[in-house]
Order: sequence, then structure tokens, then C-alpha cells
Amino acid sequence: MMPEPEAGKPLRADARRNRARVLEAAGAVFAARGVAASTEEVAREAGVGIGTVFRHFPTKEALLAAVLVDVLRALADQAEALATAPDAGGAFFGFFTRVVERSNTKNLYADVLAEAGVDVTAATAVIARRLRAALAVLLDRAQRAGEVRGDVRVPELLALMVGASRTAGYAANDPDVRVRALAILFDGLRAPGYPGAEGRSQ
Amino acid sequence: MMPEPEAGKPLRADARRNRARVLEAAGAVFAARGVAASTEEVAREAGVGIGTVFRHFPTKEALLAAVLVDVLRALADQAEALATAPDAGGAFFGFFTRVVERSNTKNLYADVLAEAGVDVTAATAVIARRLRAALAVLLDRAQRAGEVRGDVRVPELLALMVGASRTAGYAANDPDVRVRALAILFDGLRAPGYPGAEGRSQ
Amino acid sequence: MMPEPEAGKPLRADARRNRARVLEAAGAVFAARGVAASTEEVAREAGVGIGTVFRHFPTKEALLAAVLVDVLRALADQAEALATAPDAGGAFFGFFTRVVERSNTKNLYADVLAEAGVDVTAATAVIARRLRAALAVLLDRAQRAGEVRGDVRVPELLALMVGASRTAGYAANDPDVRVRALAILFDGLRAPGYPGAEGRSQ
Amino acid sequence: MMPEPEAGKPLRADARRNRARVLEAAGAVFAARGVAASTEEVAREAGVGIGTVFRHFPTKEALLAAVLVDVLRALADQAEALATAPDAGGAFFGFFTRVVERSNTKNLYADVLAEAGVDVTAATAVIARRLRAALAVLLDRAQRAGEVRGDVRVPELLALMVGASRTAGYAANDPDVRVRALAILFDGLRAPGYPGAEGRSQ
DNA sequence: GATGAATGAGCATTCATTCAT
DNA sequence: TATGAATGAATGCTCATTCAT
Repeated sequence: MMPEPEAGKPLRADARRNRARVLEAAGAVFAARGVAASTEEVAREAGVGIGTVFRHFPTKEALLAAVLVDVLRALADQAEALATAPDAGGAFFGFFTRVVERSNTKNLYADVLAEAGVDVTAATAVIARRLRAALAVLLDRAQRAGEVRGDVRVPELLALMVGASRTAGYAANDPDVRVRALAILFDGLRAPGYPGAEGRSQ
Repeated sequence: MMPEPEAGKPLRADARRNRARVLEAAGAVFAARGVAASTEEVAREAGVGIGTVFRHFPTKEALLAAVLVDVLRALADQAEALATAPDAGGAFFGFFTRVVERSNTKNLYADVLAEAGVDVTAATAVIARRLRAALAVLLDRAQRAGEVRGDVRVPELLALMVGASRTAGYAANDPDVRVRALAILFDGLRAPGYPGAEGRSQ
Repeated sequence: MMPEPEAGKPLRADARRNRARVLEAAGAVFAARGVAASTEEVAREAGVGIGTVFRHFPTKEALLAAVLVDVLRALADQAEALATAPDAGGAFFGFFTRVVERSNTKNLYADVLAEAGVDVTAATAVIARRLRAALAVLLDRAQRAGEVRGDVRVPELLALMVGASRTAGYAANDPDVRVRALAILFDGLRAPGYPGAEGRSQ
Repeated sequence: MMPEPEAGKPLRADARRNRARVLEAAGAVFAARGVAASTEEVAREAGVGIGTVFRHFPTKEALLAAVLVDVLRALADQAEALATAPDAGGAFFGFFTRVVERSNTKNLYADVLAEAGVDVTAATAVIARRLRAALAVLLDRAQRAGEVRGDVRVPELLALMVGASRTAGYAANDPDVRVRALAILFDGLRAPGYPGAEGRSQ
């Protein structure tokens, strides 16, 4: 659930525990205060010394990348879990909604997902690939079920998720607006295509 | 085209020129390097001393707000100019596209538009109101012309623009993906609503 | 009443007026806000541009020196005016009290008097000499009248005035303490000397 | 002799040493160059990085307050040590003299003692109280011994000490003047009161 | 002369990173 | 290994001083 960064040497039990605590604290702090939050604050939240943070993550950037990997992994896990759900459309839109909903007020998710595309490190590349693969499955099944138009591909789907997270963050304090905005986007994903909606599902 | 912020006392010619240069430089620097770029860098880009930047904008936040106002004003100008265009649908989607296209790699636009909703200062509030009003006109005309579904309101439109800018930024180096993602969103805006999409083309 | 700094070239009427306004403003501002107050603030208070301040006083230090000279001149004027007062003791202690009372909360007076001893510039030296001379007269008359012990000399008198100003500033918000502290010091000035106080009148 | 400010968690040995070095350097630098001296200079004098200064004293104001507390503590220590001296008068005037003598050229002491009355922070309040208490003992004993007039109270005594420090600073380069000025003040403290010197000691 | 915009050195403060304990 | 003190480059901002208008 929280393996060593690069499948490197096995950490001692307490070291592994500390690494996990730092990672969790970083996720919470960066989400709440933005990525400009200090490393010191992460250490405090994790209940460890600042030295420990830097022992596990040699730079702040590395820490951010690790948080990103963590987030992507959680998403990939969820996407994979939905791969065999009976309701393909529900699985697809449900996952999309979950991604968007978890993008919290400070838009870490959007930032973090945006970076994902850039493949900051090899580590992110690996997990991002896993996420894309899982997404491809969800998308394909929804398309075969006629719940999503056929011309959508994974790259634009990811781009739309990133943007929708931002949309949700923007409308954070007006849930109604948020719902309506998402509904419009989802209609676009369902629409048979415009103009000339010959559709592939009919 | 770049008047004093809030109709303060008229600046000397050289002062106005410098203010404009700083504002332009700030727009460029923050767009290129993000809002964390230093004020020094803005000064260097503008070719003025650091003191000059702070003379015109007493805090960095004020400078950011001024850039934001500038951006919003340009958008509002464009929206207003399109208010009487013969092709209401083209005006609406054209404006939307322009907004998105001008969101550059580092997503200043998104940040900046996001702030707009928060009405950081009185100055931003005023211009944001202007933008919303102009947007309302474009939207209404497109809806009357049957080019945009009738249940869309300005708030979600703004939220979608913010998100679409982010989407575009994410897909910055793949224009094809960008176009397809936007097409999907635009279809959602055109769709008569879902469920029950018997299609508007029949 | 406010002649040119160094008996230099005669200033134009408006220039002289501006110089006086700046000097007055500087006295007020430095007294109220301390000598760390900005030159800009002095200019604002005087209702002139910052350039005008620096035209008349080439550095901030020069401005402070000019304020000092102004203060010393006012004190010297008062001391000279008291030189022929019928009540020599009243004149002496009255003057001492006035000096102390005019030392306002921010202790500009103390600072300024302290500097006076250092003879910052030739100008201060000149006026400080005048003040010392006037003080010598007051002191001598009070001693001859038997109101002040005979072994007091001008240097220690000045030092005591500087200190008493500080004492008054310290006790600024407790007038009672201030009065009692001064009374003690005055008793010391009257006392025939200790030990061996065979009387001061011989 | 230089414990943590307010009984916080015990610092590591090296940290305590550095804190003391910074405090000492600050005392020296502020005394020599005035309180406007830069924190950089304090760091340089202490032989530590600027970050170290701010780690121990989060603001320059806090550093000044700490120097003040340090000074007050030293004074209080001395006053307490003199509380049982056989010669009550000698103890009183000796302490007064020491206070004045240690007020160095730039009058940090005066500034610092002046602040003491204002009770800048809780820390200063505590130590200032201690000093006042110790002073009260010295004063009372000297009064009982007939060495100091009976109507002197601690508040005016403090005020006079502050002023006398300034007097001494003013006369710094003329020890003779300094001695004579102090002698006059001390006579005032001994005098049975004026006018109407029925005295309480006769 | 008067004005105030421009300048840039200087300051307090923060924070990622290193290293002695 | 964990800790947290030390470091110093970098940042936002101020202000005395200069100079073009």
C-alpha cells in the first residue's frame, strides 16, 4: 500500500512508517495550504524532524512528486477496481466524478494532475501509465455500452479531467454551479458528436 | 487602452509609460514563470528599477491584481465587441475559444480567472462585473439563436471557461488533443440536455 | 526669524518660505514619529515635493541638524530673554523646567540636545555656543542670588538638562513622578554641596 | 547565568551557546551602533549565519527585547546582591553609579531602561518587576540609614536613573563633568527636601 | 526653482537544504 | 537513523537621493 520509492533497498520498519507518515502529512498540508507550504510544516504535521523528511525525499520537488505518485496510485487503484463493474456508464462517470470531487479547495489535484502529463520523474511515468491504462478500460467499456461517444480518446479525457477539477475548484463554494457545469461536460461526452451526429452507437 | 487603474490623478507621460511597461512585463513574466516569479524579475523585464515597480504597485499582490484587471479588461472588451455580431453562435464559441487559446502554458489565465470570481479587490470586482455582463449578452444571444442550450447560466459558463483554460494548458503541446477536448465541451454546451437527447438536429 | 542656513546667497521669497515650512514640518514630524520618520513624510507634512526638501537640505542629516539648530536657537532666545529677569532663581529654574517640559514623548529633544554637544556641524557649534553663553548668564545670576550652589558649571548643567529631559520623557505618562524627580534634581542644584553643607550663601 | 528566556524546552548545548553568542553580540552591536544596526551585523559579530539569529529570536524586536531582559537581569542580580551589604548608603549610591557607568556611549542603556517601564512584553515585565523590587530594598535601607531623603519613591528613582544614564552618555568624553553632574544629583537625593528643609534625618 | 518619478542599496525575514549531535 | 540547529541565497519592501520634466 505504500512501498519504497523505487523498489530500492528494503527500509527498516520504523523508516517505512516514517516515510508513510511524511507522505500523508505532505498530502494533507499541500492540499490545505497549497504547494507553497513549507517543508517544515510538513514535518510538524507528520510529527517528525525536518531532517527525516529530507532523508526520505531529498528535495521538496521529490516530495511533491511522491505525493503525486501517491495520488495517481489511489486513482489508478479505483479505476482498476471499477474495470469490471456491471454498469459501464456508471463506472465511467462515477470515476470521473470522484476525481473531480477529490480536487479540494486548493486545487492541488489539478496542479498535480497537470504535472502528471509532464512525467516529472520515471516514477510518475510508471504510475501515470497505469492510470492511463485503467482509464482506457473504463472508457472503452462505456463506449461499447453506448454511454460515451465513440470518438473520445484517453488523452483528451485526461485533459478534460484536469480541467474539470479546476472548474470544480473554481465553483467550490457553490455546489449547484459545480453540478451544472459537470452536467454540461458529461452531456458533451455522451453526445453523438457535433456537427453531423451520425453517432456510432445507433 | 491602458488607463490609470481607478481614475486616479493623471500620471505624467513617462510615469504612465513606465506603469504600462511594468504591467506588461508582469503579465509576461508571471505567465511564463508562474506567479511565484520575483518582482525583481518583473523589474528587469520591464527595464526599470525595482523601486519603480513598487512605486506603481505597492505590493506584489497589488501588481498581480493589476495584471488580473488588465486581462479581464481585455476579455471584457472583446466580449463587448462581439455583442452585436450577426452570428450569435459564432460569437459565443469564438469568444470561448479565444479565452482558452490565450491561456498560456503556465496557466496564469486560469489562476487569474479563478481569482476573478473571488473579487479580490474592489477594482477586480468592477471589471469582473463588466465581464460577466458582457458574457451574459453573448450567452443569451446564442441561446435565443438556438446555438446553446437554454439551461446554461453565466456562473457555470465562467467555471467551464476556467476549467477549459486549464484543459488547454494541460494539452498545450498536443494541439490535436486540445481541439478534441474543446469540441467535446462545446457539444455539451449545445446539447439540449440529457437524458432525453433526441438530438437537436432532427 | 529663519535666516538662510549659512548666511549664503539670499533666497527668493518663496524659497525662503518653503525652507521655513520644511523646517517646521520636520520638527513636527520628527518629534511625533521619531527621527526614523521618512523624508517623504516631512515633505507631505510641509505640503511640498520631496525634491524641495532635498534642495534646501542636501541630506537627511543636514535636515536634522537644521531642526536641531532651530531648537537650540529657540532655547537660546528664551534664555537670553530671561537674562535680565528680576528673579534670578526663578529665571534659572523656570528655564530649566521649560527645556525639560518641551522634551516631548518621542525624546527628540534629548536626542537633539545630545547631538548638540558633539557639535555636528559648524552651524550647530555656533548656536550651541550662543546657548551656552546665555545659560552661563542665567547660572551666574542664580548663583550670585544664592539660589544655586556655587560649584555648578555650564558643562554639567547642560548634561543635567539632557538627562532631565530623558527623565521627563521616561515619566511622560505620570506627571507626578516627573515633578518629584525634577524636584530632587533641583534640590541637588540648590544644595550647598555634600558632605559638609555649611550653607550655600557664603 | 544565561538561561533560556522563559523556561522553554532546554536547548542543545551548541544551541544554547549560539544563543548566548548572538545575545552578547547584539548587546555589543546595538550599544556601539545604536538599535538601528542591522541584524546582519549582529550575525557577523556573533560569527553565525543570519538564519541562526532569526531561529533564536524570530524578529528583530524580539532580539532587542531579549537584550533588554539580559541587561535588566544583570542589574537586578547586582541590586539583589547588594541588598544585605552593611553600608546601606554605599550600596544604594554604588548601585546607582554602576548603572550609570555601564550606560555606554550610544545610550542603549537609557533606551533599554526606558522600555523597561513600558513593559514591552511579559518577559520584560517579569524581570522589570524583579529589578523594581530589588531597587525598593536598596532604597528603603538607605532611607532608614538616613542616607537618602525619605520622600523618594521607586518610580522617580528609576526615572532619575534613566536620565542620569543619558547625562553620563552626554558627558561621556569628559569624566570630570560626569562626576560633577552625578554629584549634584546625588546631593538632591540626600537633601532633606527643599524648600523647608526640616529634614527627617536631623 | 519646484516637482515627483526613478533608482538601487539595504533591511528584515523565509525556507530549502546540510550536517553535527 | 532521527533530530533540529545552522546556513545563506532569495524575496518583498523601504527610503535616501538623483534627475528629467
